[in-house]
Amino acid sequence: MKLPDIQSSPHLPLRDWQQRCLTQALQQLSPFQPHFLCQATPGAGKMLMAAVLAHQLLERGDVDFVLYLGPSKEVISRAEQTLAEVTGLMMNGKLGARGGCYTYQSLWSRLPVFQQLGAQYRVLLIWDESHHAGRLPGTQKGANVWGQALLILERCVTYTLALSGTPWRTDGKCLPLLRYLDAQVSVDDEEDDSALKQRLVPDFVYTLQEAVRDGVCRTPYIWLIDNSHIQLTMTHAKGKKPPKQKRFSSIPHLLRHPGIGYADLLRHEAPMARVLTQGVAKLAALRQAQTSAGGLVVASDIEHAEEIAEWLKGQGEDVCLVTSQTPNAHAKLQAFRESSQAWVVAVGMISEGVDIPRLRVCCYLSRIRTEQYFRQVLGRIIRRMGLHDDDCYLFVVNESLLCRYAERIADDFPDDNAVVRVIPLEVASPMPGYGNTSPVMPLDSVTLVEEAIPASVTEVAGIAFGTSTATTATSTVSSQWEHDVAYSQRFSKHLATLEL
DNA sequence: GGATCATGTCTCCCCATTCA
DNA sequence: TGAATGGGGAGACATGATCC
Repeated sequence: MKLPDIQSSPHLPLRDWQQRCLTQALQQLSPFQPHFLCQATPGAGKMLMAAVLAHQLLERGDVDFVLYLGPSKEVISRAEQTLAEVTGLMMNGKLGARGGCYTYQSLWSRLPVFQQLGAQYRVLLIWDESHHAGRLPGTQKGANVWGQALLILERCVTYTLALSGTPWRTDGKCLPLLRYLDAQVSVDDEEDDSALKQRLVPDFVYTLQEAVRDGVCRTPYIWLIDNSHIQLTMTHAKGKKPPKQKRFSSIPHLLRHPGIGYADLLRHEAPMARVLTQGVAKLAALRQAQTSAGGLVVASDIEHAEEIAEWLKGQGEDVCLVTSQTPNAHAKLQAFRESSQAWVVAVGMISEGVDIPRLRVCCYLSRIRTEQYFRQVLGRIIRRMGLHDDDCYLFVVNESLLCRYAERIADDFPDDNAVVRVIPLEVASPMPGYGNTSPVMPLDSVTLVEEAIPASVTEVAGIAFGTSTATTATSTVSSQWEHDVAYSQRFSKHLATLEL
């Protein structure tokens, strides 16, 4: 069978890291070393590097076909586009194509076809967001369904290229096909998960620190929204005992209360509004210089996303809501990508792999508190477009785990940026990141629940915790949001407390 | 010594997403 | 539209530390 000819590749201005990774992969991939892992920070441009590698391997005659696997339809659609543009070949899996792009979900059902393809031709397998496949540490056994399929597929493809910015799994499992080495565990590491005693050996690593230094990614500013005067009023649902009041000096302190969960807090109007207000203000400032700058809100679930979209619309914002239940969600997302619409609200459809470089502000209101997810979401806003968009902003409720993740991100950066600066209220000069004309953080205090008092009371171990939508008087949570904590790698490795 | 709080583990449930 | 899948969180339970 005569395969379609490889077209000459257009001139591609590869970034330095992409060129280095490409060179290394081309030198390294061989029958003796058929697997290559590129661990590059989200937003660095892994897919373009992979597409050029695929093109070079096709041109050299080392492979005949390219298979791409990704986590969602949105991601594989972009991958197919990139592969086709770079190779000049159809990559849609149809008649005459030299490759195809598929979701991990569809891998199992298509496995026999892929095995047959691999038996007849030399295939390059690109598996993106590799952390979706897992296996037990120290063995290729105990794999999840996608991991099992990959292990079967591995036997009939020529080369594999794994791409991930976060090549680890929250459940402690390892990634199939890749190399792990037993690692010496220090005393400090003992608290880490035991699976980390085996350390992944990537073939090429490109960190967020390097990406920011090289101007590939924007400098991330992470703002942790907190409150130093939280008052919780607990009332027995049957009213047998008088209400009890407790005060909390911070959100982490509040969240230690057994009746208050992080997810509850996210749904409370005041913290939600506080986070969104910060995001709206920041985006408005950015859009003065870059009219196409966009904002992303990651919600906890679809209902939450709808509430957020309504809230933003109520503030006069132009909002695009995209969830798995939205008709033509992918078309809407594509339209958002190409428009200059201000906000997109989503749950999981824009959490990883999705490339919308004009996004520069994100409000993280997801219930998920894993480092992997946190970093993936940050990756949605750090992709640079040009010379004048060198910063991006993530607004988060000051929850202990999320705070720790923010600190770890800052730890990726050089020490000379680690200067603690406490900025008092009286400071008149603009805060870093707010530009030369924007004011300091808004000083208005926000009341969590002022007069609206809960009708529907959630009883938790005899304690009633009100919700913001309630209307009768049984319990209240009141507070004044007068204490914000700012966090930025540029001026602090630690929390800079702003006493407002 | 009892009450309370913190922590870790396990199981079950819910949710988002995709596919047939 | 229901099933499959991955994933996270809440709750139950056990254990140990701390407080009064």
